[in-house]
Parts: sequence; structure tokens; C-alpha cells
Amino acid sequence: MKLATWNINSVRAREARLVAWLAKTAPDVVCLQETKTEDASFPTEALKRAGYDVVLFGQKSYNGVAIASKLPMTDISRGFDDEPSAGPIDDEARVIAATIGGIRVIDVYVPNGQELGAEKYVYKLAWYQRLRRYLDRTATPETPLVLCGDFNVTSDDLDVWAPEQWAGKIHCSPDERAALNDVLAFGLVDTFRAHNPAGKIYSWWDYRGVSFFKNQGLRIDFIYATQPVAEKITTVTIDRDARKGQDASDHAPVIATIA
DNA sequence: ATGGCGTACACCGTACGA
Repeated sequence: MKLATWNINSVRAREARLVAWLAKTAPDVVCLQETKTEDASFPTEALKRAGYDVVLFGQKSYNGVAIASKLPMTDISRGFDDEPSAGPIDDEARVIAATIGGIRVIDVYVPNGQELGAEKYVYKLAWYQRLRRYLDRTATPETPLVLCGDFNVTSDDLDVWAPEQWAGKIHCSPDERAALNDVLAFGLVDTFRAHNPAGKIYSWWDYRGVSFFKNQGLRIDFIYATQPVAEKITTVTIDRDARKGQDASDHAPVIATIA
């Protein structure tokens, strides 16, 4: 199975590029984030023509996650689905899950956090704790499971183009990295790092200036897997070409091949 | 310290992203 994750930064603005990318790359499964549309306006028919079924959890303007798959999807779950809402901000569309080919696939768009100490930052750290509890409730380390998406944090300085410049800043702070590690302690492997240990390969580049051209990026998009899946993964790559051109998302897709 | 770039929504600017 070829499984990808991609922060598409508006699926409507990127529809043609997405369809072309699917035709060229032919993943069996792609997890999308920041679809930025309500489900009724999602390009469901275009993806169907491309050979993919979709499951959607969108909202107006912001956030939104979706899974497109050539294989049947069952046991669809949206949100954390059994914790009471902690307020309006908690209803954001950031998690969708489905079982595909015997693997529980969880697609997440972790809150950005804006800046250290902001209300959204507090929400981000709490969201990571909810994610850990969600895993504990719904799976075990022995469950064949993939947790992928835009995590809005770098795991360490190998994920950062200029560690001294980013030190302690949003996406690189010790508290955010600790929050991520608490989730990974569930029993998850960073599959990209396992296959690319040297690091310094990124999944996001700022739209502004020469960031992409000079490879000034961050790796904040991940494919994590429990051991039963991780041991079957043969390659994990970041499709840097998908970031090229005028109409690109600011994120590149991460692609894993599972034997 | 700011802006730089891009998207959504609907203002012709503001919110947000990372």
C-alpha cells in the first residue's frame, strides 16, 4: 500500500493540482489537511473520477481533513468523538480516521498555536494531550495503525533549516516537542526519520521570499506508525516536486510504501 | 520589529497560517 499525507492548503484552490498529482503518484490512500471547505463543496466527484472514494470532515474557511482512498474505508470516525467539547474552538475539524486494508489510518491537522503563550498555543498543547488519550482509548501499540498529518511541530533540530534562528520559537519549542513525544510514547515510530536518519529534509517552506528556492524549510508533516506497520514500510519520501510552481501548497506530501 | 505570500470571506480589508 502506498499511503501519503498532504496539507493541501485549500482543496478547492488546489483541485487540478491534486488530481494531476494523484494520476502521477498513484497513492492508494492520501490523507489531506487544511481542505478549508464544507463537505458539500469538496471536489468529491473529481476525486471519484480519479478513482478515489473520500471521507470528509470539513468546515467553512479553516481546517478540514479528508481521506481519499482507492481501497474500501470502514469504521469512519470524525473528531475525538467521545470527549465533551471544551468550547467553540474545540469543534474544529482536525481529525478523521478510517480502517483501510487492515490498518487504522488516523489523519490529523494539529493546531498551529500561533505563538508561545497565546490562547491558541495553550489549546495546541491541550490538543496533543487529547490526541494521546484518543489513541489510548481506541487502539493499542499492537494495533496496525498509522497516525499521519500536519503536526505543526518539529521533532528536533534535524527538522529545522536554521535551528539557532528557530530555537524556542513556535514549532520548535521544548514544550511542543514534549507534547509530541508524549503522543509518540504510545508506541509510534517516525517512519520518515527511520528511513532518512540524516534529517535536514523538510515538508514545509514559507511562501514568502526565497524559502523554497533556498530549502529553508521545516519538517512538520509526519507519518507515524505502530510497530506492526512500521516493520512493513520499505520507503518513505517527501515529494518536493509537488511544492514547485506558482499554484503549489506550502507543504509537500509525505509518501510511505507499506509492503 | 516588520514584512515578505497565499487562501477564505466578503471587505475591497481582516483573520489566519507556520
